[in-house]
Amino acid sequence: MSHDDVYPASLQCGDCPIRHRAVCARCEANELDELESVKYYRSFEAGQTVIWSGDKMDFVASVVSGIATLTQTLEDGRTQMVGLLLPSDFVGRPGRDRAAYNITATTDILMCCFRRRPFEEMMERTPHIAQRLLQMTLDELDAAREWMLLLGRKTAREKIASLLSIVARRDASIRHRRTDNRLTFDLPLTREAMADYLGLTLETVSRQISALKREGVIELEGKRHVTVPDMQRLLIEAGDDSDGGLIV
Amino acid sequence: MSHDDVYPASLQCGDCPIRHRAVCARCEANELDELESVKYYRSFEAGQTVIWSGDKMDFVASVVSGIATLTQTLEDGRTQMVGLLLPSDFVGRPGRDRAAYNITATTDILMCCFRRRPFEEMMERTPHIAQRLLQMTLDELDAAREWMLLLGRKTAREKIASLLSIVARRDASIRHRRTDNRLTFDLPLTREAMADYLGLTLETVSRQISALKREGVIELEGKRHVTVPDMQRLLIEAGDDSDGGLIV
DNA sequence: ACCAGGATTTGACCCATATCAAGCAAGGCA
DNA sequence: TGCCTTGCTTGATATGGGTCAAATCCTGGT
Repeated sequence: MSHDDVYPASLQCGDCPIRHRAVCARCEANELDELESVKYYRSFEAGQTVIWSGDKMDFVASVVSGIATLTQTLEDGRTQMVGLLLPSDFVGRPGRDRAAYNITATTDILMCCFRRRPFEEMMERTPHIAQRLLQMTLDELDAAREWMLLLGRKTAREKIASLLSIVARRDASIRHRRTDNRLTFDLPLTREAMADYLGLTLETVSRQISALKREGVIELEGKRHVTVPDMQRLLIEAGDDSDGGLIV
Repeated sequence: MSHDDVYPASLQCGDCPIRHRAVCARCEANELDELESVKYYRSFEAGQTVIWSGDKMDFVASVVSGIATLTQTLEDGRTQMVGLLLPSDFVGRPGRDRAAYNITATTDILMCCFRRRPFEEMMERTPHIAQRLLQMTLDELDAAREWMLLLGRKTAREKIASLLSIVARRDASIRHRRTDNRLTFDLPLTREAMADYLGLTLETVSRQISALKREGVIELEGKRHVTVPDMQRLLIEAGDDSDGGLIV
C-alpha cells in the first residue's frame, strides 16, 4: 500500500494530531521537518467564522478535527455552500493572499496552520508537495462538479437523498459501524446548512426528510440521528448511477 | 512580465500553434523539449464527442483553438455542463486513467495532446509543471465554486445575465473591440448549451434573453451576436457584487 | 431561389419549490 | 418549575420555471 493510499488527503505528519491514521515513512522526511517551525494550531468553536471572504489569509491549513464549511453569498444574503472541510482536508491557496470564501466552523474545530510564504517556498523546492496538493485539488474539483450536477439538475428529493448518501458513505468509511447493509450515523449539519448545501430552503429540506422517513427510506431518531435500512434504495432515490458506491 | 503573466493557462510552447501568444523563454527549456516526442494533435468537428465519461483516457491535452464543454449526465438524460474548455485550457488528470466527464466539441477544435504516462513522469521530475497545473486547477476550482453559487441561488434572469457578462468579459479581454463602454461579441453556445450550463431549460433561456433585449439591457443581431450597451447595468442584473469586473 | 431540418421563439398551462406563518420540542437558565 | 431561545416541522398559498405544443426563423444543400 502506497503512502497515498494511507494518507489520501493529508500533508500532516510528525507530532501533528492527525497522525492517528498511521505512521508514514515520508513523514520522517526532512522537507516536512522544515515546516515545523512555521506550524501552529488554531481552534474555533462551533458557529465561529474562521475567515471572511476577501480577508487577508496568510496561512494554509489542514483540518485536524471537526467540520467547517466554505460558503459564498450574494449581497442580499442568499448563501450557497461551496465546500465542506472534513478532518484532513486542506484549505488555502498557495499564491493567493485573500480568502475566496467564508470559512465557518459548524462544530468545534482544530486546524493545523502553516504560514503561507514559507509553505510556498518549500513547495517550490519539493516536488511531491505540489503533486500531493494537485491530486487533492483535482479531487475537490471532481467533487465540485458532481455537486454542480446536483444543484443544476436534481429535484429536492434527489438532493436530500444524495446528501444523505454522501454523509453515510463518508461516515461508514471511517468507523465501521454497520450491521449487514444498515448504516447509521449523525448528521453533522443543521437543516439550514443542508439547505445552503443543496440550494434549497430549510423548509423544503425538512419536508423532504419527513417524506423519506414516512416512506421508510430512512429512519430518524431525534433530529440528527439517521439510519439507512437499505443503502441501495437510498442511492436510487438519489438518482445516481447505481455504481458500486455502496461497497464502502 | 513573468512567464505566468504571458501564459496564464498554457503549457504549450515550441511549434505548438498556440505560440502566437508570445515567445517565451521557458519554452526553450529542455524539460518541455522532452515532451515533443509524446506530443500529437487531434482535431474534432463541432458536435463531435471527444471522449465519454468513464472511457479510458491515456492522454492529457490543451485546447489550441475552438471550444469544448465538459458535461455530466444523469441516467434519464438530464445533463449539466460542469466546465468550459477555451483555447489554452488544460484537460486531463495526471494519475487517473478514466475520463470523469463527457467532453464535446461545440465548435471545431484542435487539441494538443501528450501521452499520459510520459507526461506524468516528467511532472514528477520538474516541479514547475506540477505547480503550474496546481495554479490552473485552483483557478478552475474557484470558477466551479462561483458557478455553484449561480446554480444554487440565482434566478433565471440572473443566471443569463451572469453568463452574458462572463462571455463578454472573456471576449473583451482577448480582442479589444470596445467603444466606450459598449461591448459586442458572439455567443459561442446554442440556447441548449446555455441551458445546460445554467441548469435551466432552453425555453427559459430564450424567454429571459428576449426579456433582457426587450428591456434594453442587451441588443441582439440575429441569434448569436450580442451587444451590451451598459456593462454596469448587466452586472447589476447578474446580481454580482459590483466589483471592478467591468474594467476588463 | 427553394426546400428541409434544425434552432429559436412564443404561448398556455402546470407543478415543484419558495414564501409566509404558526406551532412544537428540547435544552439552558433564572 | 416555567420561560426563552433555537432549531425544526407543518400548513396554506404564491410563483418561477418546467412542460408540451405550435409557429417562425436560419442555414446549408440542391
